[in-house]
Amino acid sequence: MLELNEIEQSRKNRIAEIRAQGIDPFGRRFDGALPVISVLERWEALTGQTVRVRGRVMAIRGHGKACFLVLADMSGRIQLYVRSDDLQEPGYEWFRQYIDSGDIIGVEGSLFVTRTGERTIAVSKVWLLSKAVRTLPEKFHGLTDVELRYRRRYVDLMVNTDVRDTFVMRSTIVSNIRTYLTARGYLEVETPMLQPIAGGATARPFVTHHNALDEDLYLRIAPELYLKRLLVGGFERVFEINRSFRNEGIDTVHNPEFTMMELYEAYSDLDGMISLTEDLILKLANEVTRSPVVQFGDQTIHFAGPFARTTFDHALRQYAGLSLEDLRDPMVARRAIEQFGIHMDKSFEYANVVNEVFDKMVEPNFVDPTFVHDYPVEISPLAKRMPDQPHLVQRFELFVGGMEVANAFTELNDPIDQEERFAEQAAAKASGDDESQSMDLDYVRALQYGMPPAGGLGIGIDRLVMLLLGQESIRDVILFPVLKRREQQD
RNA sequence: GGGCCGUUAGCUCAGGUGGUAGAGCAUCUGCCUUUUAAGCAGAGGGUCACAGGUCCGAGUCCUGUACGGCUCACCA
Repeated sequence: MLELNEIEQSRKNRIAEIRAQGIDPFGRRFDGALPVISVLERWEALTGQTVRVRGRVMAIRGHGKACFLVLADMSGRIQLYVRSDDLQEPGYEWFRQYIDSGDIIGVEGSLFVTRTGERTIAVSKVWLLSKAVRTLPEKFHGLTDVELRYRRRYVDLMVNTDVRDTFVMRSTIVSNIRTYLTARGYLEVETPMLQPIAGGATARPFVTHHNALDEDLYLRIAPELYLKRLLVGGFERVFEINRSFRNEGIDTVHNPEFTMMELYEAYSDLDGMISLTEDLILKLANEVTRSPVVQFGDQTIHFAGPFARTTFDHALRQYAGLSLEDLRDPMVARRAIEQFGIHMDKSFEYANVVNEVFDKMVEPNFVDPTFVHDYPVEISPLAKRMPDQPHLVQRFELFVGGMEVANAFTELNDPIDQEERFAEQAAAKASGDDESQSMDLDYVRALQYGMPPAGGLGIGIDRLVMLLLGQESIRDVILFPVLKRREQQD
């Protein structure tokens, strides 16, 4: 049972009074209302007519036998003027007695402009649509406590319009990505979230148990291997925008569940993925958010084409002073790890060393969008080798604001090579590297049936939204970020 | 997991060196029929995150715990 304070208890009592009068304090449907924004936009045309709006009472300013309210709906806010002379139903006394800020009401009235020039609805009828027991946060400072904002996002959204704008914009971005891909012939599909083998990425999965099957299942860490099975099946362009789950740390760029867009295009390759990625992101920055220059903390990001390009080896030489070849020497590798202050608790495998050095020394340098391509095969078990340099693969990652936001490759469609790569991963896993990928024999079997040459791309939607909107924490672009449960649920 | 910081009324915040809790908004009462962070007068509202400890006395000092933020580590 939630505890109520004095104010909340008295409101609860008034709800009982309202009910005793035969009025439902939690209302019913309300028809004929216009969104606030369209009342404001069609002001001249609507002046002289009776209009209806509905929404939440955000403020009441009493003025003797009249009062001003601020009414908010999803589209905006408008001022209401309730005058005892003009209010037909209910009576003004009832209205003042039983309507509080925070309540959801419907009103009918006519438009006028106050002396101070504010467009206002003079209200003649009011319907109580839902009574609030709890009070709104302070009207000036709003809700600023970060923990409360995340735990009670519904309150955050009510009072912090910039927060709401962020999530509206996120929705717009996602919907534009969907439209963009659909228009280009990509089929949106849904693949398993519950997987017997969590593949397609290197990460620790969440484990769950299916009772009827009496089998453990994993929440997916990536949809990749299933989407590529669809290429085998004959779907030539597919994409999925959905959640993946990784059982790892939480910080400003990691939430345990996050949204990925992955797409696969048969008969394309890495170059196709580069132009697609660049075109898509530039369109979003220029046409959707309309902010190609974004302030991201103390970094200024310029979304302008063409994005910078460099190779993995070149970037490594530039920022770490070492080449991929240099790091093959265990002595050099150890010295580098020490010199760069990298804490290795994984094995000194080449793949791990390369990853660590790149993450620590190279990645943070890429503020403006930068494609890094030509990755070492050891850290890319699902990408196709470069024909002339078999120790490298046709893969890029896109870095923006020091974060990885996209990862793409020419897909490995050679089942023999794929099986060997899985075997190497499985060996690393057996020797203690619990983040290596698992052998997925059915995926190998799928490749044995023949998968067309293809390009594949994954974009971290949360991070992309962060960058496009200048939000520094992933929690500020996820409506309900994962938080630790509190003992008392208030 | 480590370090630093935070947690006081529904919300936003004050509370030097320890002396028993304050403001604004919100709420309630009265006044006020074009205000807008409306205004004026008054009132109520607190397990100072939780548990120990030191002390005659703890919101304040100490220890631990919980939750959160930043950061490092882990990790894409």
